[in-house]
Amino acid sequence: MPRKPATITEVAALAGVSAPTVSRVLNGNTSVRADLRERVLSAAEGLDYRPSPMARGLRTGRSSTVACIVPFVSNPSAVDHVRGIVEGVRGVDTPLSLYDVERPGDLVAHLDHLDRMRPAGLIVVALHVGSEAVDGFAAANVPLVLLDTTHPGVSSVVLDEHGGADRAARHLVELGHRRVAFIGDDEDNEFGFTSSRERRIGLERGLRELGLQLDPSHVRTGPHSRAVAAAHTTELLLAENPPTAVLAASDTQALGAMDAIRSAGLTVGADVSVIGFDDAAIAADVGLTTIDGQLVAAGQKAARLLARLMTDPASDATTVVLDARLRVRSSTGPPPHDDP
Amino acid sequence: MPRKPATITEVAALAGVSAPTVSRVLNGNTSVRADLRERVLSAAEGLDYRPSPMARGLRTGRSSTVACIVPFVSNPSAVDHVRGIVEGVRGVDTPLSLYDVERPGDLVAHLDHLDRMRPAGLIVVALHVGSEAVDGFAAANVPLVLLDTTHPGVSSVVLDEHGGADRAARHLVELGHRRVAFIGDDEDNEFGFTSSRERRIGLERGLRELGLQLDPSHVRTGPHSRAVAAAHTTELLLAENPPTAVLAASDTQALGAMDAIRSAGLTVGADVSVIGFDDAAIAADVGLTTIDGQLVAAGQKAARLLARLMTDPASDATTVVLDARLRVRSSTGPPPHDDP
DNA sequence: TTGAAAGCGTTACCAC
DNA sequence: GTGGTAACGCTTTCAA
Repeated sequence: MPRKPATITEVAALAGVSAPTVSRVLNGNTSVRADLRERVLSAAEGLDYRPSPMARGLRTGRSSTVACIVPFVSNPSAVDHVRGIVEGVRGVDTPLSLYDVERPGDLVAHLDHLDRMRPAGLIVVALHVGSEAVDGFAAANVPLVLLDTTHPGVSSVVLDEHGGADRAARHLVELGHRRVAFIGDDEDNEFGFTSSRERRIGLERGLRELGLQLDPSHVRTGPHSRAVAAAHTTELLLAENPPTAVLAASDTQALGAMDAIRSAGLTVGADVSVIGFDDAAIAADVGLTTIDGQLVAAGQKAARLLARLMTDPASDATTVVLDARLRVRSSTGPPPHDDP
Repeated sequence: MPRKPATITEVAALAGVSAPTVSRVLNGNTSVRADLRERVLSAAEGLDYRPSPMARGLRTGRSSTVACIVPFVSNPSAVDHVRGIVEGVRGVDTPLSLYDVERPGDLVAHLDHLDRMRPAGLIVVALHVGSEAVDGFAAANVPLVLLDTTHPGVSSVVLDEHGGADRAARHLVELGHRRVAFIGDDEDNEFGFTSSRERRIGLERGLRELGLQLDPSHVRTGPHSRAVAAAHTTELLLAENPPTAVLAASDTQALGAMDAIRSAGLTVGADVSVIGFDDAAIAADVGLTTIDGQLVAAGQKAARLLARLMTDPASDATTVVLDARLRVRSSTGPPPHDDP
């Protein structure tokens, strides 16, 4: 026989006190006489009272959940980010709620919603957050942390993308590769994702420092998907001067590249080397050489930054840059016909 | 210069009408004179007005997001469930918010919170939801759909666990296996997860129908993790009468079993066969024979059931049982020493 | 068709 | 230390 949830007034009545007193007891701000406190507590207990988040939120102007906006939450990299965030946020007792973004419109919808909800804290992953939104959250004193994206004056955790891509370039060149291709995402996308571009630039710079250059015809970008990456790889393999190695902007795309190489009857790591990016869970299982995106650590770090901001709103914006290390596995090896 | 968000009163003032009129225009219930409607719309536009979800929620007693409670959201099976839910919920314009559960306390916290929030709809994945909670949501007219868990009178989407495990048994026995082990989760856990138990029972029944039986010493349960599953497998392999095949309660655990087999210097699929459960994304990539848990389809189906319940609250509770098909890959083969 | 008034459940601000 | 009272922003009566 489910009864209507009790209100603070009912608790007050049962305890023989006023509503504000109940509020004080439950929120523990000011001191209340011991016997009253006791009466309130048992009344609340007896009525199974739980405050209405909406009424409280309306009154205080803030809601008590931490929100996290994350694009394509089912993608391997997002999964690891979320894993880290979930772990890192465990310290604060506030519940976490996740908002997925699959279409550009989703972002603005969530931003609007959260702007009005004034969450206890907000983490935005990978998406470009405009100045109006940032200013709005700042004005509302909503602690904000960006993960894999940045904004002036806002705390963020990012990866050293250039360094990572540079290490990939160095690894391949040391193995003897001279023709390295890049497969990534469309560089101007509606979400404002920038990592693929940064990784390409990092590769380009890395190769240049080693006296090589990234042949423009060896750069393929498109929608982020394994199948698309496979198609691009197939094209590259059939072209005039096929690459002997591929750097993909993500492990997902690297898997596509591996699919294509095998379909072409070639051997990954022997005929064509592949390097991924992220070191998602699957990479180790399929022997994919990759750049460790420190996804879980980044998520944790972001959550901890947020926790600090929540505890001490005065603490100023911090940007953490995480190192991107190379994880060598079997998908890379010397190129064929390596005549010195 | 971020300004405080506009209230309905301010919009009303600017439009030269009363607040209720603004409300009527924006919610489109009743009819409003065309010129007033126009004035209201442009005032709202000009002030960048967006209603406060809290005030609205407090007044109407419902919030306008769909909620989903999912345990261990970073686990492969949860990821695929979420993928399906996200896809299936796209039809309703309501935003989705995800609540992760990592500790038993998280569930009750979220349930409490959502009970007071009265979301537009709620999906609970895999967790046991008590009668009080179910009754509470029913009393509050919150549409509820359960995924991979059930409750009398509540719509749910479940997998034919027994059928799936039976197919696994049949496949192994047909290959010639006689000693099949099972590696699963603790069967009484604080979350109320039941799938591992059902899968074990299904295996047991399947073997019995084929004239075999599941040796109790070949059943190992423990915390859900790859490493634990690996340790169990190692033990099984070193025991008196080692199994020639292992059914794992999940792909994650199957991967652990494969790790252990390789560590023992044996070959997966030749010396020892392994079948997983779920057909998570990774299974195909590592050649794991598994039972397709239809994770994405189940998520979609659950979301669509919820959408129906939201549109037509009168529609009655439905239980959808999904088929669990065998996906044969390279991790299963005939047992060694198969002397007929 | 429109507005005035009330109230959702809570907390902040005063008095006492 | 405690209790009125008001107010958060909105929608829902109810009259006009």
